[in-house]
Amino acid sequence: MTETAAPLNAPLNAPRRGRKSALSRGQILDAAARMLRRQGYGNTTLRKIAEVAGIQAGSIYYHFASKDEILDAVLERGVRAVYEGVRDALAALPDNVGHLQRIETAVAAHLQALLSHGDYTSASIRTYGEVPEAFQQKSQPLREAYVVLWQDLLAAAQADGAIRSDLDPHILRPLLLGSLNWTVEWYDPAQRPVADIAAQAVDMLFHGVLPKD
Amino acid sequence: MTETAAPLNAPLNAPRRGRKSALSRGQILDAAARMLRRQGYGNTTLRKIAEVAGIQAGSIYYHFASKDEILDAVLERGVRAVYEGVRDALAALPDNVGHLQRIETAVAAHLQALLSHGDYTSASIRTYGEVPEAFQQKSQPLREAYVVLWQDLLAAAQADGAIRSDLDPHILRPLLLGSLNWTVEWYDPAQRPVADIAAQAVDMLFHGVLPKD
DNA sequence: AGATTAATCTAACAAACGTTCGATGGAATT
DNA sequence: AATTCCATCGAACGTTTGTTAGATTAATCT
Repeated sequence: MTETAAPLNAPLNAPRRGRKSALSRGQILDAAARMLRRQGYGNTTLRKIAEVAGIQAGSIYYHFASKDEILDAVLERGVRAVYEGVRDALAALPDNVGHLQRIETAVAAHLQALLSHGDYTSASIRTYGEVPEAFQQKSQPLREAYVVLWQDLLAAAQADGAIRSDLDPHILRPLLLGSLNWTVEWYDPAQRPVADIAAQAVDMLFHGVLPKD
Repeated sequence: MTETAAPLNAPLNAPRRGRKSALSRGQILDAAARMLRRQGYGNTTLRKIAEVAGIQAGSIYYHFASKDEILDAVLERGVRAVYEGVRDALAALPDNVGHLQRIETAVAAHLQALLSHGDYTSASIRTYGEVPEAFQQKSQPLREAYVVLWQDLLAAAQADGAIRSDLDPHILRPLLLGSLNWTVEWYDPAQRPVADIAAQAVDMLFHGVLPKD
């Protein structure tokens, strides 16, 4: 197969697209994220996405090559928002801050990203387990990096004696993150601010539910 | 419309069905639960269910009136298994047992039902949030009863001073149950027994992660 | 054994699915 | 003012979907 050679003087990586393209592309992604979050992977149809986005189903193919490309973009964007949110929150801390405050910051940032970052994060959390394997693999490097981030965070705290070292970190981490992730199933922003959930989660994580004796 | 009157001497509520019917019905439900757990609601098709169950798609309609009836049965059975598992475990305890041991028992029973009770519980946990509202309402009484069970458990413990009363139970409960529910996303029975997860979850819940001073 | 009922198969249906493509109007460029 | 390109529409395509119904086999009963 011979590929058609690009003109030598053509501008490289030129996004020769108008202003409206990015706008519609964003609306399509927003609609897909919303559908994906509420109805799951299999029930999110192109025609419903188009309807929510306010365009015709066929028009989507001007912006995306396939349905899978849309859902893939939504999923990756969701994972990235959580990962980068927590990473940046940690990076913004002063160098001399303790392990416990780093963990507290990470918990708060995770919840903040999850619950106040639109439908992308929720869609990603809720549907990752049910999409075809090819999808999962595409965003797996990001997910893996996020897992490592938490593993390092907890391992460093254990090594310094800031938290108990008799707890298996391979159980502790998913139990903690599971508790946070599940908030997408029940949290109602009209009831409480996200910070309240974060504060109590950290309190429980650190001190447990037994009364102080 | 005139309904065909049943013979007067016919046995009432007679399940005039052979032995094989219940067997196939069970296989269909098993297949549906497995599909539902792995691919979610929208991607679970009747033909795939039939294939897994080892029959033809059309034959399903001898046992069920519609696809929705199957999925509904799977979902309800999953919720019921968790609810009754925990309820019975608590009922089996001696009367004089303390609040903390009751909570410990409930956590262990919840995880046990979730992780070793086939695909029904996992399917129910994972897909409840993405099925149409009409579905959710059918199993809502059971879910509500389960929520009340935990609320009573925690409220009683707080009232007796067995656990801290400065924690909001409306945050504590979903955070705890979320931590447990999320295990369906990561738990691998080949790695550890369920009891290990339960033990560490209770340990964390009671004492927190800070070192004992 | 013959008759009756239980259970499954096969083949088809209409609707909805992801996707393609030529026509079409508006915006930007010349 | 004419032209070029961006963005969308509208209608169609081949599949797959849930569902139906008559034919067919397996099991049970008299």
